[in-house]
Amino acid sequence: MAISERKKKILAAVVEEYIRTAEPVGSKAIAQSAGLGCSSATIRNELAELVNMGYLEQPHTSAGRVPTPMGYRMYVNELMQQQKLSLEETEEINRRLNARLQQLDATISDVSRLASQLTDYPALALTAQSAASVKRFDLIYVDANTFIIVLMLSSNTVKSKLVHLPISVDQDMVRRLASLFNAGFTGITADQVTPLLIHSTERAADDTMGLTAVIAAFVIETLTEVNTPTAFLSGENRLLNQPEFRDPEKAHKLMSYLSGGGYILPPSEEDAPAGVGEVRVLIGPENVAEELKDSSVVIASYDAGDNTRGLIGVVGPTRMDYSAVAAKLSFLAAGLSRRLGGGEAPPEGMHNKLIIKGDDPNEHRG
Amino acid sequence: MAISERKKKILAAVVEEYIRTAEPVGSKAIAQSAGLGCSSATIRNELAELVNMGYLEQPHTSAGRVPTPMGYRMYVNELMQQQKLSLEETEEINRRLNARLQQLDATISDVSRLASQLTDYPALALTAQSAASVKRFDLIYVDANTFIIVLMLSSNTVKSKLVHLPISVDQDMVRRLASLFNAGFTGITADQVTPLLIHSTERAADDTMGLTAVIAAFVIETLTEVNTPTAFLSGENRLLNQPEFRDPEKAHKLMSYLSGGGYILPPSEEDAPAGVGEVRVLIGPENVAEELKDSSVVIASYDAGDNTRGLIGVVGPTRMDYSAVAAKLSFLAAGLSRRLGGGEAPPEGMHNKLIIKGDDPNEHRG
DNA sequence: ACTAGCACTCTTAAGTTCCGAGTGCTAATA
DNA sequence: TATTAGCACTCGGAACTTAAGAGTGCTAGT
Repeated sequence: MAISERKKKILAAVVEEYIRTAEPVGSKAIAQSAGLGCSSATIRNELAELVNMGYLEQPHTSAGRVPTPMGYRMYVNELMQQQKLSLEETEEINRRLNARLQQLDATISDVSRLASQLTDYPALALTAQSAASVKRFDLIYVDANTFIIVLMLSSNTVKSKLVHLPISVDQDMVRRLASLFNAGFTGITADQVTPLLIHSTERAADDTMGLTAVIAAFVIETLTEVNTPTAFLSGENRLLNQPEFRDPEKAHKLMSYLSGGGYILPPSEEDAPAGVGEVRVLIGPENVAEELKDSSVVIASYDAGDNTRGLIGVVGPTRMDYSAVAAKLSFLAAGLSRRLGGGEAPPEGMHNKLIIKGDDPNEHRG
Repeated sequence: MAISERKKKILAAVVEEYIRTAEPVGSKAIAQSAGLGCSSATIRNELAELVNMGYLEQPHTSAGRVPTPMGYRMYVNELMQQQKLSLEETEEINRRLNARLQQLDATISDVSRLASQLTDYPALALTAQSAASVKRFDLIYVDANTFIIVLMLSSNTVKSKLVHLPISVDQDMVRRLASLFNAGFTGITADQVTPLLIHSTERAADDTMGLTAVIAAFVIETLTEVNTPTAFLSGENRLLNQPEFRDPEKAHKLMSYLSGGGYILPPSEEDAPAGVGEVRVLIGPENVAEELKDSSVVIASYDAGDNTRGLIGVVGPTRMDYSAVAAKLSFLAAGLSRRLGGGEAPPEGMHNKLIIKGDDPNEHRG
């Protein structure tokens, strides 16, 4: 059965009212709120049909209606008003994003905090899975027992480490090692740093003190760390604001899932939002993780430069303010991309068209 | 009135039983558990007196007894058994501490995670307030538009940054700037980097492109960041394991206090534990922050090198397993000190004497 | 000084009653 | 034919009642 215009309006009203109050919505309330001039009895008939069609359900026989995941999906895909941020909000976001950008990690953890504050839900920020390699080596001789390793990576970041040794090194050895590493260790991945490579470098440098091993270890460590995606979680406690997490058991389960590396946000790799500013919504059972089956997740992706994408996600009850959250995440992701990425993102302050991808509501039919 | 030996035993039994069960403790339970050969009636008399003395209280007339803050204080100061960690526990801690130590921040956030996991309470780790300065400057020329700033700090860490410019710099200028910065910018604090100093350096280097300003900005930023104490919070959700936080309101209040920078752990500056391995316990109302008035806090300090001290703290209900938490934090702080600090800490695996400082229990008399 | 016994208290769990929001249906209306 | 008014009915939750049991304080006996 096709869904009539009026049914759509009613469905939207139910979803929005339920999002606002967290209480089942009755026919009377809708008759008053939504500006369609008909009485509660008419609404009742329509509601009954919406229940039949699977968009709504009743907690018990004589209660109001509550949206099903399919109802939310319909709302998100077709009914939802695209929300614009206020000037204050956009300014706040830009200000916070500008604050510090020198280390990627600190920025990303700030972004998750920001996302959580903006939406009042717990938020997760993931760094991109990348394949950076070392672009350039430098060793700085400090004194007989000390030198500094400086790695410039292909992602255009720098990592450095101070090495303190119980033995003496001479300046010449340090210089020799630097050029050997520049020759042999640039442009390769962590697992290409084989014992064989280390050994041959060691011999070439005439290094009997194990310096080569120390440096190589740092290379492996750095590359591994930089290329491993990391998740930052913020505002888990905000979950407790939501009446659906009144039960400490439930709250605790979700919270510990999230903080225990529950960075399982991307549902299936290909499903993640592709373009910058694109937002993806996963409603209740659409999530793969068991722990998220009755929560919803909104994800935006950002351009982290170097052709890699990171993710920002927000977790909340299925009764989530999808419209507001989607708008905020999209804006945030765009702003972040502009600062980190290649600059193909739309200009500052601009509202890019919000693309929301989702499943076909009918697939929930069963 | 002096407290008799038997009363002490009974008090200890009440506290321990209450810590275990979170239920008011009855006379019968004590008669059985504690190995003192007397009947429940006798215990009842003793309990009544302990209530009079202020060590215990009854939630209502016909319920068991619960320790007051003063009771806990007495327990912590005099009654508590010093707990030793198992071999597995010490090994686990050492293993985790060894895992990565290259960046201080990552370590400290790991430590807070570790502390939380070990104790099953939320944990907070604070970096030390320090006064590090730049010890040595290096500028690495990469190409005409790019160079790397490398700062070696007095705290024996290295910070680096890649600078990309729209204009060309020549290798000679970079070399000149490096030596000028080494001469003028080492050993000073962030606020000694005055516009005057920058300006004179700029002229001396014959720098018309603003490179000096860029480098100076990085110096200020780095020094400020390194010297500002930061707090890392982990495991807030573990609060929900505790029956006293069954009420979401209460849990939420404390959690948002903690995550909102509630790094107000050190009660009054001088009160913080002084020596490494020393542990301080703050029970309920002994805390200054309103939000902590009915929670307890255990704090240990670690030696962060360079004559500075950081803190590790754990927050939980007043019914906290003080003995276990104190032992774990003390060990953790010692291990961390050994790795970061000057090495005056006791050797690996050793249980250093656990010094627990606290208020005089009598001051709660009122 | 300690203990056994007992009446008493008070909380919590379980059962009961009651109210009202919201429904579905039917009959009347435009 | 679509809408509306009216009405009996359902069912969950709040308020109240009751019953059980844990733990006490006190008294009298060892």
